[in-house]
Amino acid sequence: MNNFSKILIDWYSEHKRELPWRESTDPYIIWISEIILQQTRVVQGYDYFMRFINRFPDVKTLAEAEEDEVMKYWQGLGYYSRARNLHTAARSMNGAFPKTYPEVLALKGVGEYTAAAICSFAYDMPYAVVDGNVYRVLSRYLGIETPIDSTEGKKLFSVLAGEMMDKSRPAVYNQAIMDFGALQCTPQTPVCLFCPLADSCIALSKGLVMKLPVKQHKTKTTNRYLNYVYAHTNTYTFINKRTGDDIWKNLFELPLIETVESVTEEEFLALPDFTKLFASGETPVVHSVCRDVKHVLSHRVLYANFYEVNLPEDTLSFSSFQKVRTEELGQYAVPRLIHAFLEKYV
DNA sequence: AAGACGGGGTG
DNA sequence: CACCCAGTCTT
Repeated sequence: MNNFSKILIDWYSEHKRELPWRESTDPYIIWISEIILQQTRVVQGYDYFMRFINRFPDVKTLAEAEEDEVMKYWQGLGYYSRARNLHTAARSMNGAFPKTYPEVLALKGVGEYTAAAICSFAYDMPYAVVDGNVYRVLSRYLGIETPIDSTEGKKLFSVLAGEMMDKSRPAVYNQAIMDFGALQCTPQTPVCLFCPLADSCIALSKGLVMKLPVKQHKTKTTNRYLNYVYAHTNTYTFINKRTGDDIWKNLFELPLIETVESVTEEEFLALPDFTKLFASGETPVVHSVCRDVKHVLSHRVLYANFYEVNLPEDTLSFSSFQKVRTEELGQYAVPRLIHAFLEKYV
């Protein structure tokens, strides 16, 4: 075993985090935890994992569930394609989790990182994980300035990760390097003063720690303007399921009119897309509930306005939307933005 | 090769 | 505000 992996594993034995999915070698448990943890911090995903496993303890249970319920268990976590893919993958398994790397990799929503994680943690196969932590630890330790989001960089780090791995203990090694990245070799203020790898870290000796890893990516954000209509009777509320390739696919929301620019209340009330929601003869009685609610996504900034429309019990308006009992709204998976509105005003 | 996809934490 | 998080899929 090389010195790098020995130091890492020694460090891990003293500093490892106790996490429920580490108590198991059930590939299903590992799989769920890994999907939840994609682009998601442990503290953020922890409760979701516990709830999810409690409701869907095995492949069969998940495969037999309705997608809408799976989405509900994912509500608020973000990157909802993970939940859809999870469900699709469960149904593709025929009751048994696949046992080879190529089969695991072929699962919907499972890429190279997750396949390596599952196969090493569950089966102790020698596949090196390459996640954000590994990019950071290796780029610093080896002093590599190749951008990690370039094709060349991805290939290079994949090779290096395999070379640095202790192939006699892939499961422990993979956990060790990721915990090391998460707790010691952190993005902002790494603990270089007390680092067990300080003697041989290239970035530290060259003063490159804060410059690594290099990313060439620059994401530009754009604005979107959402006008929601909380249309309801005394007992029912109108909702809509988002379909199509856009944010929040397969989640529910209130009737929405999106505009290219921000619109005032007067402008909104005159919008044909709004007025046409009302059956002829029914006069819109609308009041603005809240405006310019800012909701930030990673590459979008959403500005939302909410309008309330009170309708008679036998209304013919909003006929293109789903009419659900207001007290049953809670069983529908909704985006954070909608959930916050519902909590506050409904 | 570049974007899209959520939401939250950190400095 | 900028960057990052146990990444993957689509164009």
